[in-house]
Amino acid sequence: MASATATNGRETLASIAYQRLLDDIVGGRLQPGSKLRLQFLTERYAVGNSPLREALNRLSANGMVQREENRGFRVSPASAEELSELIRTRCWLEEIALRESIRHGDAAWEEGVLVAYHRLSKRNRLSDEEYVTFDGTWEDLHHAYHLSLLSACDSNILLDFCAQLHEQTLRYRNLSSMQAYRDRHELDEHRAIRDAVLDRDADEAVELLRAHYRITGEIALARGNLS
Amino acid sequence: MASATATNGRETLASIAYQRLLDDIVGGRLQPGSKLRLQFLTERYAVGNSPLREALNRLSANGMVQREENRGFRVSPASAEELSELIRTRCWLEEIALRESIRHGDAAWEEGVLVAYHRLSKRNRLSDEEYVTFDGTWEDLHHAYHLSLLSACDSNILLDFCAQLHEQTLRYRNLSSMQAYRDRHELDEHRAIRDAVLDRDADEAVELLRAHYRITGEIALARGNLS
DNA sequence: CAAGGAAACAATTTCGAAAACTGCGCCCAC
DNA sequence: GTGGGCGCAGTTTTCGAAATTGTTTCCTTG
Repeated sequence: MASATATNGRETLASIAYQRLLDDIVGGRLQPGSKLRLQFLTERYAVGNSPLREALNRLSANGMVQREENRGFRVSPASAEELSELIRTRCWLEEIALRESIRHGDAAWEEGVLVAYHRLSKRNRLSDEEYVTFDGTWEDLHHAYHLSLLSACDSNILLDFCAQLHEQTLRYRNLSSMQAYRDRHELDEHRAIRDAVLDRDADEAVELLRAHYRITGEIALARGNLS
Repeated sequence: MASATATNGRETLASIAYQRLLDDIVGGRLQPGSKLRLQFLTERYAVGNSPLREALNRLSANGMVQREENRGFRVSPASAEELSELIRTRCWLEEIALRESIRHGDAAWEEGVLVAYHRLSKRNRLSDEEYVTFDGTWEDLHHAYHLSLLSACDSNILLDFCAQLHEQTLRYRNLSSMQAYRDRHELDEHRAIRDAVLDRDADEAVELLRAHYRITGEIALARGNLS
């Protein structure tokens, strides 16, 4: 869980390796199912084997890599079945979190949603450079927006789970062609969700959110090169 | 996630250390919030510092221990607030899993529930030795029974989350006095749940399950020595 | 020619020690 | 008397090498 890791000022090599590995896996630069040899990784990230081993162990605990005793690590495989399972589970969990948020959220929460949407909308997603360079900024804002919706659910545990599912889903999105998302106007969907949330219309908000994820899943399924 | 770890025939020292650490934390033999010095742990478990470090990193990823950069590890603190959050979240997730199981479960699933209940009921919980020795067998059967209820939910991801929450809850239970559970006749509750499940009465089953967890939580809260 | 087994090879896992970092007490200047 | 650096002890983190495990290859044997 993310909350179990207090990020101090100084960073250890293990944490750097963890971050870079996670980025490379989520970003699709390390293929699903591919073997992660320590020698290869030490060259790639320029860190010794102990920090790498720590990073891999952390990743194995949250499902990003698989660990086989005495046979090393590999990137978790990606399959159409797992993707649909992922999306299904995500819809269940986020429905709960969203309903709880709408029920318990105060004024500060509302304002948080508003601000997060605003920041997201300012960044026009459809500019080509951002698709190509993929600096993660849009992704960060997107994640922050979705998190803001759920943030008043009053369960950090549930939020951690949702964050894990978000990362997994993001990996599938990045595995499929970026171009596949060009025709989609996510901002409209995000605005609709925002409005329903601020109206405290839980049923409507949940329905929109689920549709939002369903579409994402279908695009990834259709365009993704999965096993 | 448990599914990310394929247990081969041979076990590594790191896995052994992981298991023993987990047991000691869940079993309450390592106090919440206490510092986990490597020197202490190497003596306790008779393994080198590398395997221990791997075990601690895995545990930090699923919330059993906290990691602070350059300042080592400590057992995750336990608080009344976290316990109620845990139970709340667990009720949400298991409600979903149970409803889905009841909806999709086939005959094999029904039989699995029946068998798991049978095995649990055979082991009479109230014998004193088992409270004291605490060999985990009853706990294993108990866990297997609860898992069998949810096993047809068709989402291993959700099952993994539920398993994590189960372990966390178990820790709180073990932190409070064992005697506190003596007066409780859990078997009756388990049978009632089983019957509702086999009748495919989702509403009733969910209500019983939630009550089951609520009672567990209240006992732990009342008798536990939490911060 | 196929099957079994031993030896060489490749990769992972573990160890012991060195390096880096934190926390704390101490001293000195102000 | 107070505050800010300096160095020491204890701990964590990292490295490089050794030990272990798994895999392949090649030779022997039936």
